[in-house]
Amino acid sequence: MGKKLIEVCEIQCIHEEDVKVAKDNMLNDNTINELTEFFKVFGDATRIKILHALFQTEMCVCDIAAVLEMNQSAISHQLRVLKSARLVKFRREGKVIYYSLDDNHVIDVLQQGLAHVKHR
Amino acid sequence: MGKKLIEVCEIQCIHEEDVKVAKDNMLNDNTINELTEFFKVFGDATRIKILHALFQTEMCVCDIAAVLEMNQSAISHQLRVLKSARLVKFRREGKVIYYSLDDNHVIDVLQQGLAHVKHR
DNA sequence: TATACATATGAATAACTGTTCATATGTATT
DNA sequence: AATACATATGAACAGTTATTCATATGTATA
Repeated sequence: MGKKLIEVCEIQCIHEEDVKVAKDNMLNDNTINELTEFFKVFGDATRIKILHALFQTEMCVCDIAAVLEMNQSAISHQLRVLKSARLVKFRREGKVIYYSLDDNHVIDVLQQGLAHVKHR
Repeated sequence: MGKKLIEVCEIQCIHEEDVKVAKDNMLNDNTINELTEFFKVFGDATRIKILHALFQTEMCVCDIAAVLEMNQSAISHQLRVLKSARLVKFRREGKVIYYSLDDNHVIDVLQQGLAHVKHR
């Protein structure tokens, strides 16, 4: 009989009512995932730089690469991420593809982030 | 003399003026880093859930673990991230530590993200 | 001061992500 | 058709990150 008790449930301290309310109000999985995917896109320096550059004018891939001083492939990969998050759109003109911001929220979100950063 | 030319610069297509302007207006590295760190915090489902839960009421670690149905350690680790990003604050009451939202921006940012997600 | 409980933390691991390299695709020009 | 250029893409690799497990710390209570 030297055995320890079987662990039934590690959680002991619970404010039942609060937990219940919070659980009931939980965002559904889809919303959570879309939300985190949305923010993830902003959580990378390269992508922020691209968005910020496009905030000023549309640009082709080469231009963006030149601005960020990174190679074309890296930019292209990141543009794909931004594209599938619908944050940028593009138009073709001959060989050149011009990218620009797709969504008005982008600017707001960036600006809000900047405000946050600067207030500290 | 069968050698290829030495690669001088891979970038060929440049709209010089646009690139110059964008380069001049680039955010400085510090701002970029703080900004991406800020957004990175929102780019994780667990942390979003925690923030959303705390949006309703302050809660202790155990409560949060119960709400998210995750173990205490995982929550604790994520609370550390949120704490160092100054998105949550805490107060001690005996053994129990209550966490709550620290920053008004948090709610705004979350709400904006939600608005974005729902408009698609 | 011994025990129980709430929380924190370090190490290990598995999964994910960004960049690079090589190469493919698509478009214009000769 | 052949060439050049702008962009895209797949594979590989390195670095990062979230979770788990085991354990430590801190606080109350018997």
